Amino acid sequence: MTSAALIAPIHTLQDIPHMAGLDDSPRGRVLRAAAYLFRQQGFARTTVRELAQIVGIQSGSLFHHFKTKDDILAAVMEEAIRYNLKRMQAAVTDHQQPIDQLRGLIRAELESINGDTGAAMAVLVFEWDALNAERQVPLLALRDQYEQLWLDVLAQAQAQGLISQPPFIWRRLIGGAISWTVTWYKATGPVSLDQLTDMVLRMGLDETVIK
Amino acid sequence: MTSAALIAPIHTLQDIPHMAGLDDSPRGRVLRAAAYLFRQQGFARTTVRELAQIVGIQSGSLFHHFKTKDDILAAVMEEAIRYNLKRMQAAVTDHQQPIDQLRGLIRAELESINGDTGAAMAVLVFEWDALNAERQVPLLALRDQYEQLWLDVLAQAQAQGLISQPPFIWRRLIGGAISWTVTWYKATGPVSLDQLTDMVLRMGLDETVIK
DNA sequence: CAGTACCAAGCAAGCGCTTGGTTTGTGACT
DNA sequence: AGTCACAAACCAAGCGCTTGCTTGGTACTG
Repeated sequence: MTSAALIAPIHTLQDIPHMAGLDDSPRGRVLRAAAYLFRQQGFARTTVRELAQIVGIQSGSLFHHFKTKDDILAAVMEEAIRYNLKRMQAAVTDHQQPIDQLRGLIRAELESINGDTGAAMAVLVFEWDALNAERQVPLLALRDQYEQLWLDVLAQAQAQGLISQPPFIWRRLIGGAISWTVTWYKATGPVSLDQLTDMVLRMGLDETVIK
Repeated sequence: MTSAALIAPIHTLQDIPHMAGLDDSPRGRVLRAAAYLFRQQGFARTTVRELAQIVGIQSGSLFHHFKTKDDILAAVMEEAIRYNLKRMQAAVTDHQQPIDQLRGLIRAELESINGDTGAAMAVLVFEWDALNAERQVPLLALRDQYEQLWLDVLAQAQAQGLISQPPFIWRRLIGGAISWTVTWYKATGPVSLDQLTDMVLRMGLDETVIK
């Protein structure tokens, strides 16, 4: 029993779940720890010393990999959105019918928020305003792609009479319900991700006809 | 043209919208400015000097009214939740039928988030984790009261066959959709608060029979 | 004349980041 | 196989600045 262990429960990288899309390079290790810490305690309240300690290097060494602390935040966000954009695209191309594509999108977004990219996605949502306006620009372009995926599928769903509200409003309301699950849903609880997906889908559909 | 005006757009209290429930006492003025700043830039990135400047006093003088910066955050949150708890209770007692009570609750929560307590409500949501665990306890008791209001109405709605999902899940999903409006809804836009209320209500109801 | 509200000045601690130098890993050429 | 060159990765130390908060004293108000 070392004395350091007595003082506080010091986290190491091994205590932090792996995040999809990140390798074991120094950069990947920093981003994994950063996503965890930024989510856990916020960007501003996370110090570079703390981050470095978890990665297992000196705080100054962080700046060999990233120019600034802001760069680390931007990188976490970009990894999150790039990885999940691919996941959403796959959800659409995997099916033919709009209703199946819709279910796929809902399921994929629930996964991205409550699964192995959950921390990074939460950072994307909660720390967005902490990012410089200039640094937001390239990420906004990615986000537009992401949202257009939804709107295209929703336009078809509307044409088929599946939904009655305008796609834009529909997406905002349902997107809110999905994003909010980050505050309460536990995959280990009584409701499975599939069940939750159907609940959200039913909430969005005009008729209660779920294939 | 003073030199100070050239440097930056310095806000004063008059630029900040009034918040319901706060008077013009020194304490009320500090809380109004704090709600605005904490929402605009986050709790951690708001300095006591900045807050004091907007109120029009020295930074040290803040500590004549509040013991710590954390106390200011806790006070903002408590004001927000207390004021809106009353608003929600009124929404329930104003009607007899569960569906009308439900619409009243939705409308009231949309108002609290997008109206004159919007900044404080956003702080309550986004800065919750910035609050000490001990300080969260009394607020959690208030929040439980708040949520119980919903659950009681939802139990009746379920008994009448208005909703098909369990009240707990229903509340989380709809609550997410409502809370999320803080990120996109503008009362000055094409959709009125009444329209938005009906959209949310329809999303939550099994049948599309809106009285 | 007591209490509330405030100012002017500054302290101790913690912050992001820099600096100059050392170790470690990798591929090329003997 | 051995050695050398070089870049990537990292350390130890600390600089300059900002932070929340304290202190001792003053003006205003009923």
